[in-house]
Amino acid sequence: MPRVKFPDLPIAEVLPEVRAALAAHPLVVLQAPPGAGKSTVLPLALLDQPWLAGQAIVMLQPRRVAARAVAARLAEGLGEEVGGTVGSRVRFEARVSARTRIEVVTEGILTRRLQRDPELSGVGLVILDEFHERSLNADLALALLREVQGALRDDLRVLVMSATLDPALPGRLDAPLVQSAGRAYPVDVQYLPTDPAGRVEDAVARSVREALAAHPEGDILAFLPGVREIRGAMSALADVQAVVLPLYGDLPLAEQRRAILPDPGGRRRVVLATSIAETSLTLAGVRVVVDGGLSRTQRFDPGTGLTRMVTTRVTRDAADQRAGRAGRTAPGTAYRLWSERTHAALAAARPPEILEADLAPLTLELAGWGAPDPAALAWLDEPPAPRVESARALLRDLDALDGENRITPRGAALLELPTHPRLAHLLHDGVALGLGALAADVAALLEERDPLGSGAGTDLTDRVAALRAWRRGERGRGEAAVLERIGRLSGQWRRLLRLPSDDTPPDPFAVGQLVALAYPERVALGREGGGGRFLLAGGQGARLPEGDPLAASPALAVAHLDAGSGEGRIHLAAPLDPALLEDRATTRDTVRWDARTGTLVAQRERHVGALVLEARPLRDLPHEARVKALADAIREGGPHLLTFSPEAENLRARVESLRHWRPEESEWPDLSDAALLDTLEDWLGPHLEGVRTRDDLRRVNLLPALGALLPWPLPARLDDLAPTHLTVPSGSRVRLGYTLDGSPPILAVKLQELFGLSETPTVNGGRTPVLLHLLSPAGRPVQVTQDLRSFWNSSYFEVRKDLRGRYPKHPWPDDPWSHAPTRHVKKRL
DNA sequence: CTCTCCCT
Repeated sequence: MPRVKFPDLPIAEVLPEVRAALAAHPLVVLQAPPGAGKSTVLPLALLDQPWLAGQAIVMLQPRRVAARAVAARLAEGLGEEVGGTVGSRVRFEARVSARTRIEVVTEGILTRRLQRDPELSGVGLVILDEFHERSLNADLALALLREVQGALRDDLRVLVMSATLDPALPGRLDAPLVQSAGRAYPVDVQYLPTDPAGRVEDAVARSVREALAAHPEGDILAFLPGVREIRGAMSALADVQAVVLPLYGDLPLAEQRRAILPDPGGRRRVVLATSIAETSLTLAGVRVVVDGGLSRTQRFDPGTGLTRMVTTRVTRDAADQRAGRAGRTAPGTAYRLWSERTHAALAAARPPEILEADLAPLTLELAGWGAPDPAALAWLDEPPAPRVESARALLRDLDALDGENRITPRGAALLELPTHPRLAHLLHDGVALGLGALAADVAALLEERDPLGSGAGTDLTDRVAALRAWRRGERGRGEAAVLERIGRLSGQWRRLLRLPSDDTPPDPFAVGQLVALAYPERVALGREGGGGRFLLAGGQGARLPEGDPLAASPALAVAHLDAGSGEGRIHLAAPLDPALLEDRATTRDTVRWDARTGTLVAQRERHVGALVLEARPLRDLPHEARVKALADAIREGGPHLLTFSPEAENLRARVESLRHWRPEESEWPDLSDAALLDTLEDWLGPHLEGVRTRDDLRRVNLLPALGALLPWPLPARLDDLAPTHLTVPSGSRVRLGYTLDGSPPILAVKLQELFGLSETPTVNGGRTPVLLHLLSPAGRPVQVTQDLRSFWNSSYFEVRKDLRGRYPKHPWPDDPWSHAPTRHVKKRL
């Protein structure tokens, strides 16, 4: 092996420490800022280590461009070409040989390799680079590697490399930490708060103008959330003395290159970029960064399986990345268009991808690994259970998992295809249907950027036609660089699956059929009234752009849509043969409550998910089905669908009061709102015979239904402990007011009726004094008390002073505790 | 009134 020469890089200083740590520990964390040389030099310096025992090093990179570039730099350090001692491997592209000792791979490659060879034979060290990004695949790789270390390979080493320090990481991994200095020029960070109500593109354009004036040389890089804002800022900067260039992912390759390289004429440049310029692309010659402070990200809703775009504040680590871009070649300046106070309130970092992403690929990988339950592995952050559950539902739909969420033979076949399980399913079944060549084209198109762009309608068939025209060598529609990438990918699928090529115009229904394989829950039927509005089998509504020709199609297979707010927006779809929906349909009897008309609807339906193709009314519906539908309606629409009479409400309150007062007596049934809603079927069900409409439901007498929950001898005991009425000294039977929360029952009575009574009456077997609401002769409350004796002794006399004049016909004796009680005025006495 | 970025 050639001798390695180490340039004067910061990483050289910590090299002995890294070597020692790896000799002693199977897992080591290395923190080194950009420019330290950790990716491009360090692996070479570990090749001769005794613990490696001549085995290979595998280094993970999160992006393909990075994997290729890092491999090139490492090979250069040895004076070799890639494919010798240093190789690289990304999907469909291996540059390795028998001599290769360092393999730089993208993250998914390692997962594939582990699935085929869990012992990772011939590999002594795995390096996870850019681990601070916490990509889903890096988290998965780490979890799998730790399991391999524990169960199969105690000699395997793992080196986790991170540009930023998560101080908790070494502890959580039980791994030693080595820290290195970085190499970067100082960046002067300045905060320039702007009006948060204003448009970010205007604020950025203003700052760019000021920066051009304040800094006589160097290029300016500005960060904006998306294409729309970039266009806005470009038109606001049309007159500046500099070349203004956009930079975003969907930009044609040639234009991306123009934004990355220095101006050939040596003019100053202003590059307006999305977050793509944070890490993925590096620009030469930037001295000033203007950060608008926003970024646009996708939010996945596991409930619907749909995503939508949201614009949010940058995180602090992203803002640091952006600022750092000003100090690559010389000292620089970064302007942040927010205040230092706002900065302190920003989130430190984006949540790890595993907490937010679609987990279908990960869930299938784990099932293939023999871990149907992800919780069995040691994660830094465990994949959230609800997302795992929705991923499982999709994978079962694709027949990739069985009822116990174990991988099926078919799931194992899908895992062999290096793509998302949805597209693997499309390819797998497309081949079986004899549509292999088309499946390869459709799968490639669905995975890559749209070659036509959003102005070109949403029909995927047009994209297939454009791709095939391009392959025939015609100059047709579509961006050549994107078509070339798609064409290459489609060719790779054809080679892998040994499929013929097909350049004839595509059959639109065949395209739709293939899309429906990948997105079974997104087959859609046009809604009544048309207008491009569709209902998806998954139950959501979605709409085509205004005037889209696909609106004429009665059924669609939708590939890409975003959840929008309320109604989704369809970006890419194909017409679907209604006969295919018919084939897929199953029959079900449904009984449901129509909240609009307030009636039970019972019908036999032919349906695909939420799409009802045909419905016939159903005559004799089974009692249980009716009860269930009514119970659901009450739970959904609220208890006001029922009528609790005062007697029924009082019964509930008495029982609930006893449950509060006598928690040790478990025989009292739970009559709280929540419990009654939970058990509607049991207690209300038997009383729903013949109930069909809202009025029927309102007329149901709930008192006997609730009474049935009190078996003998509880009714008698209830009357004893929580009587409905008490007889007061005057002889009146006065109703007691109980409450569900068990406060003392209220006894509202004119105070003259209590003359002669010295103690407060009680319920609950003498344990609970009632709450007396003492009333004036006119029935107005004059005192609330639970202590009648002290009322007679003191407050009574003040009350008497106030009221005697107003009610002269009523008795106001000096000795209320011994006076005769009365309901009447004095004369009647 | 338009969709950030990335991977097998």
